[in-house]
Amino acid sequence: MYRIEFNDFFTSAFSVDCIIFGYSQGEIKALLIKRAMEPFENLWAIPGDLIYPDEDLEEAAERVLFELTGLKQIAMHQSQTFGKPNRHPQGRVITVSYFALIRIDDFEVKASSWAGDVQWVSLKNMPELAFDHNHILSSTYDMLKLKLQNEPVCFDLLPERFTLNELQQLYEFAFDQAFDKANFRKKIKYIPLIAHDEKQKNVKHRPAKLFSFDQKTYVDAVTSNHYTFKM
Amino acid sequence: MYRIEFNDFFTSAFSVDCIIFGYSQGEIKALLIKRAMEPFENLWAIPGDLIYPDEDLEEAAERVLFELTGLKQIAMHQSQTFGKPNRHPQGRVITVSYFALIRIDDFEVKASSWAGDVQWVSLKNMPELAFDHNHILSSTYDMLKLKLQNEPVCFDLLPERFTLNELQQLYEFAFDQAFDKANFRKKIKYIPLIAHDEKQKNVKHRPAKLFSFDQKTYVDAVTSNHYTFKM
DNA sequence: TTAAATTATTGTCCAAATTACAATAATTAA
DNA sequence: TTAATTATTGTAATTTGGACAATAATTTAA
Repeated sequence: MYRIEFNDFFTSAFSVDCIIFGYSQGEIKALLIKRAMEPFENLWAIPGDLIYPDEDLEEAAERVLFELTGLKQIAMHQSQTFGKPNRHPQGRVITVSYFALIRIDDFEVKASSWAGDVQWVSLKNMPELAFDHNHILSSTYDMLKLKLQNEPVCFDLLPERFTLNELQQLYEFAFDQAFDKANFRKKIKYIPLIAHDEKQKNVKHRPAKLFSFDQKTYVDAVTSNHYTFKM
Repeated sequence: MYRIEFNDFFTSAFSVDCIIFGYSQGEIKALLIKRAMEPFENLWAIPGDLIYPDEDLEEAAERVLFELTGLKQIAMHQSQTFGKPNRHPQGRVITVSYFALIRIDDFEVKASSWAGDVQWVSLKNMPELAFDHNHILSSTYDMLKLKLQNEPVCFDLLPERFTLNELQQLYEFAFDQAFDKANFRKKIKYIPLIAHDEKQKNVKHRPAKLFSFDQKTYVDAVTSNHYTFKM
């Protein structure tokens, strides 16, 4: 059996792929870029980049997010790592995928050197993507759905003030099933929300009350060990 | 701003760390090795190895498991990836952690070149480990607990035939809380189990009936879209 | 052989959560 | 002012969950 030298291992690269999820018009969407060069020229892809030698993984994912959206201080969630030897046609590249949840209205997409065309694409209507990105995206979406059930990350997707129906519709989209309105409101009874006097505007019917997530009360409830978010 | 050449990225290594969980005497344990060389000589560590240039991640994790236990065809679960630039004193090493669930009685630990001393260590009583392995282990244990609640992986830890009390005690250990026997049995009512005529042996009291997990019925129930495992 | 001790297994009752569905309230638009 | 539309709240039946009790089966020691 031949012996592999230690240095032979240092022949691979690693990258992060950063799935940016947003929510608008009743649909969860991912921000994708159109590749301007080979391989997979003209196909849509998840934004990503190689990790610098001294850079932490999460830091690299934050950099990719920033370059594309200008947003900082957004929580990054690690999803999974993909490393089939032939997943990248130009060499061995292992990629760690992260996802970020943002409010679509909070920023403007920036063009960047490596991303000429950028677009929000609904998860209901996903085209063929470059590399193994369809696989990465769908695993990461599964992980998002898991978090939606166990942590209050839904409020990172919704506008700061939202109606209870908008909240419900987000879950209906994610889990592809309709819920009873009255029962949905009972279910969220213990989530700390602030009810505002403000109401929905520009709707052709009775406007709904606006709510926001009460982060402070939530943290208190969790740390004083009573409450766990569950959907 | 200086430009980083493409080849500069190929200066890092990847490894897998393979957390092998087992269950015996009412405790969930991890199989650890004692390091025989620097760095961290004489400290306990999670078994792991560098990934070969042409090797798939999961394949590498299976190899580590096999070298230590002789077991093959065990499901590997990816947990998380750890890549702080300074986590390894000898260079940049990003590590992907996997975990395997095995029946402690199904094998004999093998000594291997890199693992002189090998030992099962209870998760209730974990010493200081090498590198960032305490952190890796505790995140991975969290992931195991998540799976215990959503997938029937408990049966990979228990002997093929087990008593309902043994099943209960496994969950009591993992979630560090006692459950009512009668209520626990109601909760598992829909998990497909095969009741055998055989009974517990060598106990000083009324022996409990032995059960085994009915994999086939489980798969049928899931695919015919009725059933989801929940604990 | 028998009774005490121990644990397995099943049952009951009450409270809490879930589900299906209905009723009422508040707006807009005509 | 009224019809249309959606928001919001309520009710009753059903299911689930938790506390606790009762009974069954087996071993061990007297």
